[in-house]
Amino acid sequence: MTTSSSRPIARELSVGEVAKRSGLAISAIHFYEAKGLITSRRNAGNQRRFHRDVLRRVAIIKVAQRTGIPLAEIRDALHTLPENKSPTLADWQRLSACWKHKLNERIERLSRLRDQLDHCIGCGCLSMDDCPLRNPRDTLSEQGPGPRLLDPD
Amino acid sequence: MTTSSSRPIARELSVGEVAKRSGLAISAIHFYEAKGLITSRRNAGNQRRFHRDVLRRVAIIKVAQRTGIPLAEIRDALHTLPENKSPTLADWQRLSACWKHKLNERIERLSRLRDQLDHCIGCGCLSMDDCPLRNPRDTLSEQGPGPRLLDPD
DNA sequence: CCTTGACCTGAAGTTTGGTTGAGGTTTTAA
DNA sequence: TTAAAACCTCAACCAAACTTCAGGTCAAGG
Repeated sequence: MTTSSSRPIARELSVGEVAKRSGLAISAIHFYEAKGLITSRRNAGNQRRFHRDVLRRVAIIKVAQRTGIPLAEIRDALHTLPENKSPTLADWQRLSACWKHKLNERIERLSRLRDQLDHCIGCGCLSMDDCPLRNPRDTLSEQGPGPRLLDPD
Repeated sequence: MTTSSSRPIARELSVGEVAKRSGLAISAIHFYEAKGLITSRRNAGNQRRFHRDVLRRVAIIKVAQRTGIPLAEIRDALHTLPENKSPTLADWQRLSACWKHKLNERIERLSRLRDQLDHCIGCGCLSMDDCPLRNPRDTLSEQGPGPRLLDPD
């Protein structure tokens, strides 16, 4: 044995340990807990003690974030997982399928934009009022409400 | 008086007119001017008067924003355009080609993520320490001087 | 025992891309 | 002429996702 002859298996983790193993900053871990994405119990001295599952949850959070899902939504998704136990394969498949769908939508939106850009690079479209880039009926979910646009010259 | 016939060609535009024609809020126009993305002159009463080109520039700004380019970068790009005259086709091609490149990179990053997600939906990867989604690099904690996940996005 | 180092809390600061509001001036149309 | 509509500035605020800081507690080692 290297270190731990008497170390209990599946020890709980301090916040510093979670930080080191997950790559998150301690402040981010606090933040996620405050936002309800992860939980901890407290020891006698009021220090956080995390179940090891927190590492898996953090991994899920990071994946979801990379797909562009906001934390509030990730939190809601995590709340559908069984409490205090590891997510099952089925849990993970459910979440990841949903996120994959959103990711696909995002990719498709960007791809459409790219195609338009492609088209318009050639034609110098921006000088024309009917350019599809200038009048994006289509792509408004990426950002902003912007419900105007038309206006005869 | 009845508007249509004697209107001077290429009149300058008030901020309200720019707002109506561009679909931006007046506050956003002020904001863009403060950030150096557009310019205006002032009339005798200190009101903004915009060259009509501002509409084309705003169109460019909106396209760039949709590709995910931050305003500061858009501002820098716009500063490479000829001042006080309309961007030429060549100008537009230069900018849009650059932005298209970035857009492509973004799409590719997201596509790679999707492929990983695809792969990992099947295998329940997140329970394994060597999952590519979970982190190509960190896994065994112990000392990651560069605790970054794959690619940032 | 005593000193670090790890941890605690709550508040405030950061960045991006704006919006909202107060208080005052200018333009316009009746 | 006069009232409304449009405009002005500056400051404060919003949301997301965190970080930093101040001031205090807890735990571990020499």
